[in-house]
Amino acid sequence: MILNVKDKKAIKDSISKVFEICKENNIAFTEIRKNIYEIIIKHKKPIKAYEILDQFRNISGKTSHPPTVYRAIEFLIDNGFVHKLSSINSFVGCFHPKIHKECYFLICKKCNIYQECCDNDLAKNIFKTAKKNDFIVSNTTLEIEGHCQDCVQQ
Amino acid sequence: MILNVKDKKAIKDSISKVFEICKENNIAFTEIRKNIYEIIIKHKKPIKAYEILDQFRNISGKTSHPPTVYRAIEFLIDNGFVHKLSSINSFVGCFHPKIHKECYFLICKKCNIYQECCDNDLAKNIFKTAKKNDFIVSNTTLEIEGHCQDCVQQ
DNA sequence: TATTGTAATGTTATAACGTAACATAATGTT
DNA sequence: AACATTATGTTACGTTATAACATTACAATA
Repeated sequence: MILNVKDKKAIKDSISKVFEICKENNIAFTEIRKNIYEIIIKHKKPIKAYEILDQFRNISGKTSHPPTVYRAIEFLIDNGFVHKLSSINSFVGCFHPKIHKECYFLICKKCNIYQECCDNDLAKNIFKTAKKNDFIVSNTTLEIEGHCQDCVQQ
Repeated sequence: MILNVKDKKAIKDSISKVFEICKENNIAFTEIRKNIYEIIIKHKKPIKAYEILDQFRNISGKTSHPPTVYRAIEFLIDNGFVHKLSSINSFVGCFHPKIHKECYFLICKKCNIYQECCDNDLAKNIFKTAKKNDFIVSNTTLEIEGHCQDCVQQ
């Protein structure tokens, strides 16, 4: 199992990794995309599209509009650099871009901090069941909400 | 593993089961809630809130508003009669109300038909990993998008 | 049976999330 | 240079969901 907490090193590593991947594969990692990727990956918590927009406006000094952000997000998700957490309409940076697709998330309802996990058994399990139903998987959403270590409540 | 196809019998059984549960537990299964539950459970595919609203207006003859639908949905989800599929902003009836909480969904991107599955191994796996991270699970979202048997594409 | 508390519903308005469609600019290719 | 392609700007609107407050229904009990 791979599990990641969002420390400075992990963030720096993710950013370098993404640069590298884009260079190697001739992927256009434009200023906008780079800015938006960094906003997402540096945020300790899942971030919402309109929060990204606010931050991006501050950084760029421009009066940008929602499509700018949603386009960048689409690009980042398609390339495996960012994930969407559908259950909370938010976005998170990926800690191991291009390594895998099936990961899942522990999301704390109180402090909103999340963890990204990969578990081969779980992935296998999902594919096994899909196969049993003659179902071809294109993408999975696995989000676990609850309370983290620091926020456990009665 | 439990897997359900949405045939008439399964639908009828779910409705009776819900009636029974509400009676036994003194849960107020009002006209509105009953109507909205039936709209959801009878629909072959995941249904959206505003589609429910349209159908409800037709049935009731009233000019109802979104909160009516969202309140009923909230009630139905809280009681385990309905699930939300966050990845597609839609709702589905539960085929085994009160039996479990952890189920997952295979959703066909082409025909939109879905299957609700329960898998103990998978549930265990999820809880195991959560525990490993000192995480207390309150609810899980597991949605698998792809193509069903009848819609497999190149 | 009046009163009072609670749960459910009605209603208005708006917040939050996301995209279609078309114009313009930047970049790469021949 | 001419052209195609990709990326971005801009306007407008579609979709999803909720806050806030008013009203009604109903059950409990004085």
